[in-house]
Amino acid sequence: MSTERENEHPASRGGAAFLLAQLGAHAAQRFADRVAELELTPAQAGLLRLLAQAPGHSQRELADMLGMPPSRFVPFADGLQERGLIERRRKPGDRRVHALRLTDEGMELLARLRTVARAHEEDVCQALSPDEHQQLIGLLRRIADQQRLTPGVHVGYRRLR
Amino acid sequence: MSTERENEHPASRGGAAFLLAQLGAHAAQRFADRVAELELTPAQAGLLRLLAQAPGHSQRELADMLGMPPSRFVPFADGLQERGLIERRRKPGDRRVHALRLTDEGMELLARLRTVARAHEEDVCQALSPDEHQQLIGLLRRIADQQRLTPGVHVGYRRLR
DNA sequence: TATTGTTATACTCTATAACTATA
DNA sequence: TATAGTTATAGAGTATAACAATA
Repeated sequence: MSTERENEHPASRGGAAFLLAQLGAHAAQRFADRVAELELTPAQAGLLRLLAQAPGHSQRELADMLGMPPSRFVPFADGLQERGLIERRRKPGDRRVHALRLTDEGMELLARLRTVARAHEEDVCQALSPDEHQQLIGLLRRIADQQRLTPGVHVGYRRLR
Repeated sequence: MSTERENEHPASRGGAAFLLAQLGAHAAQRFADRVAELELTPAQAGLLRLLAQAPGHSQRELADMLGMPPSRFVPFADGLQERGLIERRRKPGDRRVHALRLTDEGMELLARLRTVARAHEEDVCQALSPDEHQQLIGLLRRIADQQRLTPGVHVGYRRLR
């Protein structure tokens, strides 16, 4: 074991915060590569997930959740609508709002997306045993809760490609 | 304990890969906020770190390490040079290359940067006990090694602000 | 001829703000 | 008057490729 080497520059690999940023960028890039095979960007995948979890929201609400301005949300949703994955419905009570929901085709793609996500998870965590994998998830969730991060949504969805 | 709630939507919080991406983006943003007080971007901080660790490299080599094209590296280094933090020296053997190194002022700023990084680490990991903190670092390093990530450098440095 | 550093330029991404329709 | 959705536009960020100096 090269313990001397490891202690040579204590900060050279960074602490947990640096490793999180480094691994986070790496995991996000690998995920982007994978969902590109479904002709989706990570942001589009995030919206599909969000619509499955919370259908019927207005575009403005969804834009807020994803951390993008409403003006950017419009062409973003356009792309998915043109592909028949989501649909806009006028809300009967207030005809200003367009409530968004998944189409059947969108739900089918979401199922394939979940398969991709499982493969991605296995790929990223292949260095760990099943026990360690669960241990890591536990630690990360504790941090995410304490840092008040919204479950299931992250800022990386702001970039569209 | 709301175990029912937790199992309601198994994928709603994401696995380790999602949490890594989410927390990574969060940690990177918090770090950006902190180093902004030193009037540095994360990419500039990364270059200072890199020059301390490996001085004397050519701009092209450094650009490769940071994952940016040489044409972008030029104005990037210009900013730090104008502030007197780094210096360009013609390499005697090959007058085409500009070897970069930290100035004394640059080394002083790097020291302050390390203080900021320590505070950042404590902030991000305050949910964990010291033992758990070390446990997390161990797990993350195992993943980083297996995924062949270069210690101390990450792709997020590509964006300059 | 090849390579380093640099500059020029075209292209993409992004946010702000103006506009419309409904309320 | 205020709000949802949309469109227009200007600004920043980015990469590709052309250029000058040195090898």
